[in-house]
Amino acid sequence: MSGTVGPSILHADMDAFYVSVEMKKDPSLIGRPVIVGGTGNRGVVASCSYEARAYGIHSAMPTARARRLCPHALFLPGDFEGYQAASTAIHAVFLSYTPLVEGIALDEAFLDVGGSRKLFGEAPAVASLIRGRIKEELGLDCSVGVARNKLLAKLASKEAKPQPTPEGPRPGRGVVVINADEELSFLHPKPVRALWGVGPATAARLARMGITTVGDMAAAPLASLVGALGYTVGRQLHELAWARDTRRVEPDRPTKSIGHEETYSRDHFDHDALGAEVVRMSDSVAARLRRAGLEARTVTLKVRFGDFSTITRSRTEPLAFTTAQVISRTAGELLTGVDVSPGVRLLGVTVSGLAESAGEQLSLDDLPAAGPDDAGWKAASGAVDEIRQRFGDHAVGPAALAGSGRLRVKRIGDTQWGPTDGRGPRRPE
DNA sequence: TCTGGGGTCCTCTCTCAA
DNA sequence: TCTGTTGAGAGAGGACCC
Repeated sequence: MSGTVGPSILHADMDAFYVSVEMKKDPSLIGRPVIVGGTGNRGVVASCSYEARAYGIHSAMPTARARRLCPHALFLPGDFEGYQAASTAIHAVFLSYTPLVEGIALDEAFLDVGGSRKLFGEAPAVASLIRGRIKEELGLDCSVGVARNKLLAKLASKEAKPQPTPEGPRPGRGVVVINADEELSFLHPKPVRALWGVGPATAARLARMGITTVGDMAAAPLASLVGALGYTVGRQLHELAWARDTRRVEPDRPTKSIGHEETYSRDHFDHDALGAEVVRMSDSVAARLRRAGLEARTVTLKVRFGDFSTITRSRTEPLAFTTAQVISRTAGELLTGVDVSPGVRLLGVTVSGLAESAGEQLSLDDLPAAGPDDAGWKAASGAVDEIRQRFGDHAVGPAALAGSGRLRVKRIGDTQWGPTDGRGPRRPE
């Protein structure tokens, strides 16, 4: 925060982002109930138009339920690359007003415009300029909240959004400004769920203590919040309830982990098939790791069973690694210790303990290896990256996947909102 | 009436070393 | 040598965010 006269933090949030991008591509969708998300039997809604919201549909709702609520809605699988491109264009607009832009998701960001006053005016004026440019240049609507801190700016942008009604969406205010003297009257009537970090579990715990609004929380003794929620969370929520939020807008937050996970349209029961999935996921995680110029030390395997219970198994290697070989070997060994007989619904591979990669490209002459990243594999990985860059992701892949139809590298956005078809082995006879 | 994917962060427990 | 304490680090699980 800049500590100057007026509020300087902006929270910009696109309205029904994915659906709006689809409507821009195909204007015949405008005015219709449109749902973007997983179209398969285990998919969820990622975004829906305000016309669909009037039927009670919201994001994260299972697609099957959305279909029942609004059978005549148009269901689209989504175009992740298209959304990424739109997001890049939006962020370019943000960056033309301040370098202090912290992206939260493809469709939202915090901006600190405290240093931009001389050039562009006070924060509310910048908010209006940004909205206007995004509409004019990209044909997309966005809502902007303006306040002294992130918490209030985020709540303000929500307040600025359009509202779904049975008669059609009611336009929102577009920009909502919370001045210092109205912060508590704005914040305290809201439900505790409005606070960042309060989800269903915490809200239920608070409700048992008789705390349902932010005002209730502000009035509650700090000791009782700490007792119920732990030191860190209890204190943090108490601060937020008094509109005290010291988090800065951080433009360059380092990546902490990289992973891939996938829900199957049918449960897996076969260790070998799951092993092949581990190889495929490890390959794509390693590719992303190297593309980011990072190396990792910990591999985590995530397994969700048919009853939705979830376990994780992880192992930290003594030396950093970058190759799919090390990741799949470690994840595969972790998988060996898991009983998959109840049926596996989801499998995931994640690497963490990230650091900037030393970056040197070893050659085959560098054998023998000095660490978990066998030098030969490291050299081979570099060659794979080059081939994929020239000929596409499907051009080369792990031998274990040859002929399996799984050679293509899994990229972010593939099966983003659940399985789209009936792929996946069945229970062995 | 079923519950995605990619993340971050927190808490608890256990182990190990000082 | 044994026991207790403490802190760090790892591992696991869970809550939460979009």
